[in-house]
Amino acid sequence: MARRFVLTTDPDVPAHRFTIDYAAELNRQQHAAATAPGGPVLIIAGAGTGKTRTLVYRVAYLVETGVPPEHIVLLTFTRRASREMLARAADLLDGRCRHVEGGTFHSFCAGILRRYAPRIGFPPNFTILDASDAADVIDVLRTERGFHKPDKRFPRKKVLQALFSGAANQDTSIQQIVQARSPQFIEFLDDLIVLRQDYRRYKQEHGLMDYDDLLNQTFLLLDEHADVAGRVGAACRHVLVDEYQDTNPVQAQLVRRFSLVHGNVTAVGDDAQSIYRFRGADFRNIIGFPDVFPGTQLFKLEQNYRSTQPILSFANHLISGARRKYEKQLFSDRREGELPALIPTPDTRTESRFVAQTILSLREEGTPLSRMAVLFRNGYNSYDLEIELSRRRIPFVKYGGLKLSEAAHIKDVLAYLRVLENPRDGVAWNRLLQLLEGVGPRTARDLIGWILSESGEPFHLAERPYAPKYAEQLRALFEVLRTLSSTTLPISEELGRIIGHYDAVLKRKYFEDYPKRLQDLEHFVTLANNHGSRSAFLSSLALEPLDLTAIDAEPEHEDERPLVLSTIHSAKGLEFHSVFIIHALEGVLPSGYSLSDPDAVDEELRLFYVAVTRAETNLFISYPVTQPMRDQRSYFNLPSRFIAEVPETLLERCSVVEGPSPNGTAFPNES
DNA sequence: TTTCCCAAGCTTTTT
DNA sequence: GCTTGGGAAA
Repeated sequence: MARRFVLTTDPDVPAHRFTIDYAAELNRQQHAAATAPGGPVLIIAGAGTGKTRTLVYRVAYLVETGVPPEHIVLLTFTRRASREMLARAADLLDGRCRHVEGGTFHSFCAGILRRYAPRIGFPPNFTILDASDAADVIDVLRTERGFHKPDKRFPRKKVLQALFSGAANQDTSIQQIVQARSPQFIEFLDDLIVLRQDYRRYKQEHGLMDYDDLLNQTFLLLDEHADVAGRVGAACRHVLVDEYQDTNPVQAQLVRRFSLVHGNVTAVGDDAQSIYRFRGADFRNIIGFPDVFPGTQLFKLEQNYRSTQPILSFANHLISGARRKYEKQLFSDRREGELPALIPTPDTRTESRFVAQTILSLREEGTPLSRMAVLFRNGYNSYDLEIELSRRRIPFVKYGGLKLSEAAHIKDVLAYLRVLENPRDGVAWNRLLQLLEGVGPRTARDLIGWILSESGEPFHLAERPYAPKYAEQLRALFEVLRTLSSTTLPISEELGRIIGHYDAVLKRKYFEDYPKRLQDLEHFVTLANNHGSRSAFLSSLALEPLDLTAIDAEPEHEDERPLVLSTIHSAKGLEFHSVFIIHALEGVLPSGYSLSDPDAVDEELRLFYVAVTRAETNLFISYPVTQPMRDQRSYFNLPSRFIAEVPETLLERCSVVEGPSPNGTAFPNES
């Protein structure tokens, strides 16, 4: 790199004029990192060492030294992390940091693309496809190509979408991805390549971008248009990236582009917490950071402020079992504390009862529900527990797992909004038209062809040879759309009208659980009310799918903040007084899919490490010894390999017993 | 061409 | 246990 000339910041603000006493509020290492001068900065930080705190203080520090907040870009990996961090930064300086730019990589890129899309041949109001929209598009194209081989089985649409996404994410050929992930489909390689090209072309022609495009197209845009790169770069006076170990190669490249003009990048991360390999994340990104950004100032944070020493000793022991060695040994001032507990239970029901009851007694001892969390590998691992919690009226929120906005009936209603917003959105039309009785994929295709060829006013139904069996319904649909598009109603009102029309379809399609789904739709309207306009609602929805249960739990229990249930992935960066890790089973954690690949098992170990290091004071790890099978038989479950060999001095083996007990430790058999 | 019904297959983690 | 896909009837 060329020589670096440092200009002192604006009219120099002397330290005593700062609102915040940085030296007093941070430890020495944190302080050095937070107040480091510009240029590339890498902060390697172990779990619980105040990584986020340091980053937030750095934002505040930059603002106090005169950097306008809107020239600071704070990039994070998940929506939750982004929300939390921006809120913390805003709090710190009585709102002066409120206008810091940023969010997730995807949302930040979407913002850039909205401004410059025409440069790369996309309309500025391009539609963002979520994973299942993308799968639907691929499905249509596959059918057109006639890739249903009568004898051989062609991959299903979700698999296709995952393969294409994997190739885009990891920046490799489709061949390599297929070989690595689904070698059984290698015989279809040629067809897959053709299909992927179809998919690309279709997206370009219809103004659609999937999640991977948001990153890749931004990269292309900046790569091919120096003036845009210059303008974007100029606005990124300081780029700060959280969880850098989870960036994939494209994201790492983007960070480079964003910081090209000013050269001020701060990356924070922990190579031992890299858990997004499946998405193309590579912890070597963080290791290689100093090579990509010459002149990097390196800071290490090693003192843990979160957990007790017994929890840390257990965590250190765990991570030492990784094939790849990590150099950090976390230490804590909190020497005292209970050993982490390992609790086998006879079955899943008992595990749920154990967790629920222990949570209640911790609450009695004064720990608020919201300071406790139950963590698990897969979204569905908590189903049984959720039933138990509802039965005992323990309020909870769940993060991760199924998304409300992926439910079929929600997507149906969204399709109305989408065509209103963009009458050329073929994906939405396809969904909408197939809701009509008597319209299937074939008819929908014809209809869309006609609709998109109309040039005049949208939603005026031209005369065509409509089959009588759906003609009337089609007219009714257009009637609704025309009315809605010609008036500007508040979003809730608009949704109300839509649901009024959709109600009949809902009854017909989902007869059995009609009431439940109708209730979902009502929730959905409530959520929509928080957004100003239809377009704002739609674009935020594409990038922030709504959590299914997060809304359920809230309204009723405003007096008490709820317990947190979360997948481990969604819990990264958070901390809790007490943590329960459930279903610590071989085949669950580590996942059954990882077993054949040692690198994948290593990642599962890091995942477990992330879960363990969320805990401040109490850590309970439980697993059911048996699990019911479909045929009523039970089989025995092996405990996770990660805990099987841990010495008693680090992990206390406990047991649960049924029956009343005189003191507060009772485990009564209720119901 | 659509729809209904049944069998088969697969089942992660996030944007 | 649920979704998807295939086959057959309407």
